[in-house]
Amino acid sequence: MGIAERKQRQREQVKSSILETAQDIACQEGWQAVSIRRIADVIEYSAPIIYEHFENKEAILLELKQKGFRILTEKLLTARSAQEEPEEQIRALAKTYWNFAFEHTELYQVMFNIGGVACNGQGNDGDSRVHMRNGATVMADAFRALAAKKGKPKTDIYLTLDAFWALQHGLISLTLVNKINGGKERAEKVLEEAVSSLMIAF
Amino acid sequence: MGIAERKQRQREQVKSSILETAQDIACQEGWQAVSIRRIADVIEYSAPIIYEHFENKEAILLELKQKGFRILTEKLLTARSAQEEPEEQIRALAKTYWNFAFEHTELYQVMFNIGGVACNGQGNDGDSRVHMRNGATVMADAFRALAAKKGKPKTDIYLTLDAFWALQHGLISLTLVNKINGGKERAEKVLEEAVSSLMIAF
DNA sequence: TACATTTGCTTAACACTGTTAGGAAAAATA
DNA sequence: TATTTTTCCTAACAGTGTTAAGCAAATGTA
Repeated sequence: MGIAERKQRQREQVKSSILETAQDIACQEGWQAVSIRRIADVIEYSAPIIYEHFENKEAILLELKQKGFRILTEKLLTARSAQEEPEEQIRALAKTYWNFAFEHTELYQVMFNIGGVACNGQGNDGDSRVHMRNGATVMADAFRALAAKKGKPKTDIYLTLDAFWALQHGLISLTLVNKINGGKERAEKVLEEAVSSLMIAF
Repeated sequence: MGIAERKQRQREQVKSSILETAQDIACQEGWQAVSIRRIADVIEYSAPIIYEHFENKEAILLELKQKGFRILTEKLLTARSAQEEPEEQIRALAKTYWNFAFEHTELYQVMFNIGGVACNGQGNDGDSRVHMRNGATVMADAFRALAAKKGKPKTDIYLTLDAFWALQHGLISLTLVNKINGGKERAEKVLEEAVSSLMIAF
């Protein structure tokens, strides 16, 4: 009875094509341009079909948000593995995070509710932090290694970690809304400089 | 002929009531809930009246965005004036910026396109940075004073300034989307700590 | 006072949006 | 072949931003 499997496969293929086109439209024209009917047009189905795969529009965004965090975590993980020294690991993590934000800007936007898209993701408080957990752990380990190398107590690692994350996120956000004098190129320099400062002060 | 003035006054009063209710709705229910018809309902006019005061919905957002930057700059200015030492000035600026973001979250959101609202403000590149100019100058002066006190060359002031701004903005953004373990209280501690690090590394 | 014009404002409409209900056609099962 | 199930679409509802047309009252002019 391979026909049931084929149907299931086709069904899942429709679902992933919905996600794919949503991301495509967002990438090319911004999240403002992503509508159920436009997605339906592209995948050559009628609009209600989408509701057989997603409860509502926000569910689509939520799934792409999770996808974004998954990809980011993977990239951070492999980036860190490629380096030996803690300082180099942290620098590599910063560069990887930065590159992700500009290579997949539409994902980064939905991950952090910037650029006109709002995805509160049903759950209120705790849920939102779960997404960051894995990525934060990768970064935390690098900072722990640096602390060990410096012979520091590891109690206040998370203060520095959050500052590190906030610095990156802030610089990326400001660059995306075009609020940095000198644009992306200079923002990148600001980041490198600030990361160095953060490490020597750590 | 005071009647023409009265009419002009009434007209301007309608305009400011539009801005006021737009901000009110955004404050209470988020920017998603702000619609032309809802504003019209509150001010007890029909919807098209709004287009006699604003070209389109985005023009309303733009005006509130500018209002936000105006208020922020004022607050930064008075906060800095209240302190003598550069270090205290910078710490006061950070606290003021932080308080503004949480006391007028709806304004902060429209200022930086976070939380579902998107306001590109007609102009493309340079326009967006103009808003920050005044606020950045207030901060820059404090850092210049610190540099003078430390006897440092003032060439790389803006690198630290942008990092300072990005750190604050990032921490606020992450806190608003609930991505900081420990919430607002801990985020505030992270900021204080990071600002201190930034100053000693400067 | 009588007519013309401007002003202030509203209703109606257009083209969208997310979402749901009802039913037609095609496929699978008996 | 007949019946049931699956698949999918059209139509509709309530909402969005925005524009056009027009009504009625206030104003200016003869």
